[in-house]
Amino acid sequence: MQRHAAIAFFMKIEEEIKQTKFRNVQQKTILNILFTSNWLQNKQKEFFEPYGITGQQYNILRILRGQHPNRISGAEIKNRMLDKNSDVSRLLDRLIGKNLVIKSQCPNDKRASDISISDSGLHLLLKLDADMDKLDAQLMSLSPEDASLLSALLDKSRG
Amino acid sequence: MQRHAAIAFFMKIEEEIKQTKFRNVQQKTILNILFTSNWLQNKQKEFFEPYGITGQQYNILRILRGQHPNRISGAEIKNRMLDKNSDVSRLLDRLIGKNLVIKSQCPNDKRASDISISDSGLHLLLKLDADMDKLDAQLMSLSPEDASLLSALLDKSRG
DNA sequence: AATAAATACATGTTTAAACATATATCTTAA
DNA sequence: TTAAGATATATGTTTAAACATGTATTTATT
Repeated sequence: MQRHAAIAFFMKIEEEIKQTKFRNVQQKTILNILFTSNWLQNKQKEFFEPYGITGQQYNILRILRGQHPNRISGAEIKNRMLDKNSDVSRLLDRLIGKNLVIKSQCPNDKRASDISISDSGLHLLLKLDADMDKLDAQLMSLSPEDASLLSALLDKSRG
Repeated sequence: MQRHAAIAFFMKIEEEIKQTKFRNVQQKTILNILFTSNWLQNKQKEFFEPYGITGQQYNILRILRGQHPNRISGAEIKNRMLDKNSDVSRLLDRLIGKNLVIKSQCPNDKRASDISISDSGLHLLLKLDADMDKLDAQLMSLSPEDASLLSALLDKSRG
């Protein structure tokens, strides 16, 4: 399977999973979302690998930077995550182990924790920032208009 | 968050992950695909749970039924899977353990295995068939036209 | 024919996901 | 005020994913 730099080229889902018949177009689209998500995650993994983090860990760092210098609880992080089943507790443990995140007890609510991104975490994101736009373009070969339409359809699909 | 049966209703990705700003619309769409994929997988898991299989296992059974009564190799199954990183070897072990799948050595190529779905596997799929259209409709609240458009945009997005 | 390279699959090991349960704290309501 | 319920997080356990490596077999090369 070869690609040419200048010619827009892509494989349809039928080719990607070698399946020509579907129960209905809804099923085909479901399979396409699942396939594309796997495809995106594999590309992300390659990208983040040299930085020693996973896509999920990047997601948490991004959430924390969005709040910086405020702190948020683990539960609030969970609310903002893509995968609502994430084991935030141990994900944070790993980020703390890498000194990218800081955890302290919340004084107002002793059950809760105050999480924030560390200087080292901010520094890592800064290094990444320069390449993120490139990554977005690489992962999503659509015009802004088409990307908007795609996003709107996804929202609607979960209705 | 309550829903009404008759009124089309959905939450936008901004609400789902409590994020209003994105680097660009491409990033927003990437996050939306990843979020929607998790959402779909959670719904599928609920659906398949009473039948004692996972979505990934269903996917393999479906592939095998598509070939029935022919047999295919593990490598060929991998080619047809949604997640190209799947550990097919041990996924098949689990399905064999449930007597849903049969494995024998391929006579032409002694490295390869001949995999087929068992009667018990066919019977399970038969039970599922009746509900699959309902599941598709539940997981994909789009008209055929919109679903087609969404699927085409996903294909193009990977270009 | 002999060797190198590729392929199909299995398996060992490390890591993380999934699921349940536990603990401390906070909130609500009788 | 006190018990009941809810919440935030941690942790134990089981299961599966990830990654590397091994082995037999087949294909390609010279």
